Amino acid sequence: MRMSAFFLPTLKETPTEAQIVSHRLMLRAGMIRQTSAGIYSWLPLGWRVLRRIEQIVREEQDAAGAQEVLMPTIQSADLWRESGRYDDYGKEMLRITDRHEREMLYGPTNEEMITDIFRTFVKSYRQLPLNLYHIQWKFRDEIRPRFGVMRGREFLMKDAYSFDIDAAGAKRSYQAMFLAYLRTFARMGLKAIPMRADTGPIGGDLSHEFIILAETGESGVFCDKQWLDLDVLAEAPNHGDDLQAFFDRFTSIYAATDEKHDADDPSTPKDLVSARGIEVGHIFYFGTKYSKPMNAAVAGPDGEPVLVEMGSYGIGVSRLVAAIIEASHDENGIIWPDAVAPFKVGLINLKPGDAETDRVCGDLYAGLGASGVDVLYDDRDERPGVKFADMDLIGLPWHLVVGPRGLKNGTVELKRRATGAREELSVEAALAKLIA
RNA sequence: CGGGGCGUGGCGCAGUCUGGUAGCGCGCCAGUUUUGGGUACUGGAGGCCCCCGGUUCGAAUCCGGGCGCCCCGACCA
Repeated sequence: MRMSAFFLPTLKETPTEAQIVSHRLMLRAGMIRQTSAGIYSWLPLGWRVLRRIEQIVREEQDAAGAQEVLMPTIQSADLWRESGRYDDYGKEMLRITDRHEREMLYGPTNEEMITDIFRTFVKSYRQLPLNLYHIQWKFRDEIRPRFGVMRGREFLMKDAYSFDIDAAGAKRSYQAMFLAYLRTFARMGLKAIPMRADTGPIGGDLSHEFIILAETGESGVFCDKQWLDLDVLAEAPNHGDDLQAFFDRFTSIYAATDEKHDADDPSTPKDLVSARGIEVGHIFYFGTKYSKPMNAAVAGPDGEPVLVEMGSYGIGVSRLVAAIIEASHDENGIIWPDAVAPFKVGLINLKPGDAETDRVCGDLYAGLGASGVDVLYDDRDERPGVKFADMDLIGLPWHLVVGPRGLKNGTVELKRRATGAREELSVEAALAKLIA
């Protein structure tokens, strides 16, 4: 993409409404545009990142055996009456009336709808286990939306729902999602720590919040120091393996949000890290909470109907965009982890109009593109300072700087955004390094 | 929802107390200049001053009523 043609409305100054760094940077980098409180349009740069994140989530859900569906945003109130949640959910649910005076709602979550789909089509235990997920916009009419897309009212969420014939199966489904979550966040360059969470009326140990440590996090958290150096991907087993040992290991290292933290509990380690955290995922097992009122049962081996055991598993996809920025930025702007970067390389032409510089940039742009490398080519007729500042702001992992001064010696400069490390390379070497 | 604050060109703000033809910086357009970290100069475009009503010869400014947004607290991916 040529920057001269790319719709990238960056801002030099920070809009007053933005308080936290991710919100400020998303506005300044031209990623989003607020349309009303807690509701945002995604501009090209932001949309690219959102899609990258979404795709990682999708791949890890698929790898864990979940199957993607897509349910609507608008739901009928009837389903929610059946589960009893229509009245329980309260004002957070946006209620709508259609032209026939039918009561509808903009879905804040999809347990009822997925359970309805399930009970319609699944009739035998032999069709289990089943895990269905979708990535869809949700609406929760938060009392006070804030922090940009971190706590929006409309947000993109991945929600998965597992169905099993018994509690043991449900536990295996839960463990598979637990693993998928650790892998998902690790792939995005995040350290997400699973923390014991409130299980509600079900009890047991089967609910975890996945928390990213960040100063601007909304919850206070406590965890064992060893979490800080843990390499989850290195220890992660494969799906299909027995996950019990892995699950036991990662749930035994202490981590709790302040609601669940108990400093007086003898099992609480002394060597604790106290920090702030952002919740990016939440998984829980809830048994027959929905299958019972909605009568989602299958025939068991003996032919008798059995209520299915369910769990649900959420990831805040749009929130992750902000969470990643909170975890990865500096005073100059965003630092995208490679896996979610909107472009891999920012190619800076320091002197458009200079024949040699234009030629080399053109070659690099074409060469990278031909190898499938996403490049944002700054071919604008702007001062070098403007280009450097914009490139740092939008945080692409690699900056390839081409100007007459370097070309005199046959070199271009390659800068790593995260470290600031620069090296002078020949054009061919730079190309080879970025394609590798 | 309780408490606080703010709505003035795209962004950041001044002007409001004390009514009198709407201003600054950035950005944008044109030109000159400059050319490796937001260059300088000149000229220009762009505003129902959130909305409705009232007071007044005259309202961004005063009065009444709405709406929107932000911040602090209780809830959440």
